[in-house]
Amino acid sequence: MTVTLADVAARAQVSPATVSRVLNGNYPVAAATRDRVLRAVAELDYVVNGPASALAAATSDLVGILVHDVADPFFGVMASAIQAEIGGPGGRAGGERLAVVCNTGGSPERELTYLTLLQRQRAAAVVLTGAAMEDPEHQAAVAAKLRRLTEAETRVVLCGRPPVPDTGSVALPFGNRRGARELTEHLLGLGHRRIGYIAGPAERTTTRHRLEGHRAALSAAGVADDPARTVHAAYDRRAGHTAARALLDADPSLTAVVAANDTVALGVCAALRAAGRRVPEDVSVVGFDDLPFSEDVAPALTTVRLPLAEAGARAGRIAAGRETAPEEGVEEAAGVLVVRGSSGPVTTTR
Amino acid sequence: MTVTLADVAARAQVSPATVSRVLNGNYPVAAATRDRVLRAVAELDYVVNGPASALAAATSDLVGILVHDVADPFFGVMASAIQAEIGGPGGRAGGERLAVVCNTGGSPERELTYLTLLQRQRAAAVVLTGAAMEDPEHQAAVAAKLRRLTEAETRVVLCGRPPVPDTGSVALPFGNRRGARELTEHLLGLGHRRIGYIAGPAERTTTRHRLEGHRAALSAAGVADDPARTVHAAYDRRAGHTAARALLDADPSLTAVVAANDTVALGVCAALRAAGRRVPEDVSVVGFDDLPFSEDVAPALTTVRLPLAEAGARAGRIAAGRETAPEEGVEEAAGVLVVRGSSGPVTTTR
DNA sequence: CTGTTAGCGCGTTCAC
DNA sequence: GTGAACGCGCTAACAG
Repeated sequence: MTVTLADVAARAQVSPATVSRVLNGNYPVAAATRDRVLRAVAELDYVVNGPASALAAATSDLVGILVHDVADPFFGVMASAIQAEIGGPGGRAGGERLAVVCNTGGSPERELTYLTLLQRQRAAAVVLTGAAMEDPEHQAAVAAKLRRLTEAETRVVLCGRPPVPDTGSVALPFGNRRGARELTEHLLGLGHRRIGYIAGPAERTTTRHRLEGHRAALSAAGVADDPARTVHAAYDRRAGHTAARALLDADPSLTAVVAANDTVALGVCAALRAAGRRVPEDVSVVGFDDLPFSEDVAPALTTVRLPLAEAGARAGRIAAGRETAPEEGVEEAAGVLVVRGSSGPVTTTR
Repeated sequence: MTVTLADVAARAQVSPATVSRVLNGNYPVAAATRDRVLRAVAELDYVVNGPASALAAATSDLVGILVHDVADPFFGVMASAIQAEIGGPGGRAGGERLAVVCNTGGSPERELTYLTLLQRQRAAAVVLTGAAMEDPEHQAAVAAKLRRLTEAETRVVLCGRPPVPDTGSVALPFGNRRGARELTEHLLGLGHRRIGYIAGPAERTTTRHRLEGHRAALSAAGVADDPARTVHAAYDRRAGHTAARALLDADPSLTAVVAANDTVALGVCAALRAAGRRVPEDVSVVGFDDLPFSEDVAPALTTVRLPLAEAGARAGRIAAGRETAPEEGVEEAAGVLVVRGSSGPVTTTR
């Protein structure tokens, strides 16, 4: 049988309550007693029973971090930063917290399932990252879940995700609209007028916001926005490949392509090269996010750097209760345009 | 107050026991009663109390996946595959399992901490991914933990990680030695003799195995292994950058560089370009792992493809108890050499 | 500072 | 097929 707190108490010749107190460090205990208890714990190799402890205390040390895709560095970088701030001492009993990443795969159902699972575990906090799905029904369901969670004292933080009003959650969204606008303005400034746009998956807030920024830039510059120049694609290299091909087949005169993110941009570059077009001489390509590899590829990607790690760290601290939430519960994190080799002036040779 | 099973029972006019039976579906219940209970559950928006349930049943639906670095696609791809097989129906009560990724940051202490945390939660299974640390003391501590876990009925699977004998764990290691050997043989076949080697972090099994494979290839070909041509670096782009510079400063006549993995290889390529060397004309560069971006970068990386997703999926199924473990508890997954543009024949121009 | 006494919410015998 | 009763292992008052 596994050893219980009572076993430790017996061995240390104290009451179970005292053992609990030593372990949780919440009440004063005589140094000598403490030593005796700790020795017994070590000797018996005792490990607290989490469920029992959580049941009695009506709260657990579990913190969930929801991401759309763990395999995507965009989420990996955020998750890592969040987790780094949450893990470590500081749990309920001054002990360790269990910060844990849940991969929804971009599925609304799995997102809700994970939320329920975390609610079931009486999680201490939940951090949701990345775009929200735009399906109204799903949004309502998520909002209801979040409300229920905050009502049960679970802290809810939205990192890189738009606020969900009236849920008691804190939001640290990214400035996607503005970043996207600057990106397209950069291309316009280089003389580009026929610009293809590869948007992310439909029905995602991030996709819409970036697209809105792009269009705002075009219309401000008086450039017509040909709908045929916008296609949607998943956030992966293969989708970027396919989309770039489709875009160029439809309009071979494009001089620039804006990709949903850096991963897609990389696929676009590869597709372009395969089609015999040089980047940036023939076609400029820009991405979004500024992932680690974006600086090293050739040509290095022009993109918008999002403060993934910084926002993650802040979200982590708020979730851990170590930092106070912003006023109004919302604080936008801006992206900054990073110009590198993948974008260049339009070449006048036609 | 949050609604409990008793509340549901009251509303459905049945005993708590019946509600429990309906929820867990383990005992026969009259269809009419079941409906009544389910309706009450829906009406009250009842969510099971995980800790209470885990306490009573002495086991939970939690499955932990340990990775060194969530921000690294190497782990992301594996974690995603593992999680996909574990999540979904099939938990203790036919319900959902909570598959969860834990980021150790490559720290031995955090690895042990997470193991303890999962043990404390009475996790149903634990999957450890990636290299093991070679510090004997830490290895012993991990082995002890794993033994304790399996004794407590927690399934333990090692994915892309060497076996730990006598712990009741199942291992699906990667063929790092053989893959590394083939990679270096490929370079030797192209005429390279002065080959730099950027190994991964010291004290990691993967680092050692790949290095051994490299050296085996060199010695089989009768090529002296100059120790000055091997340096260690972390698994990130910046480290690759720095290491490449150091290597070339020490010996500018190198015609090829083997990198610890693709991420590092990318950093090496960037450093080479920055130093005015062309890849592969002046210097060939090869990586390891075949991450998603490796195919799209220019030049595309010659590397060893590891079956990250396949091994992860198998590990996930074993952890979920849906597939039987291999005989002997060990099953190696081989890597395959993928030759692309970043490696080429030695140019005789000196 | 420490022991005693009650539950926390649920799963599970055992009867009916 | 269903209910009653007990206990999982721990924390939280309450005494002392």
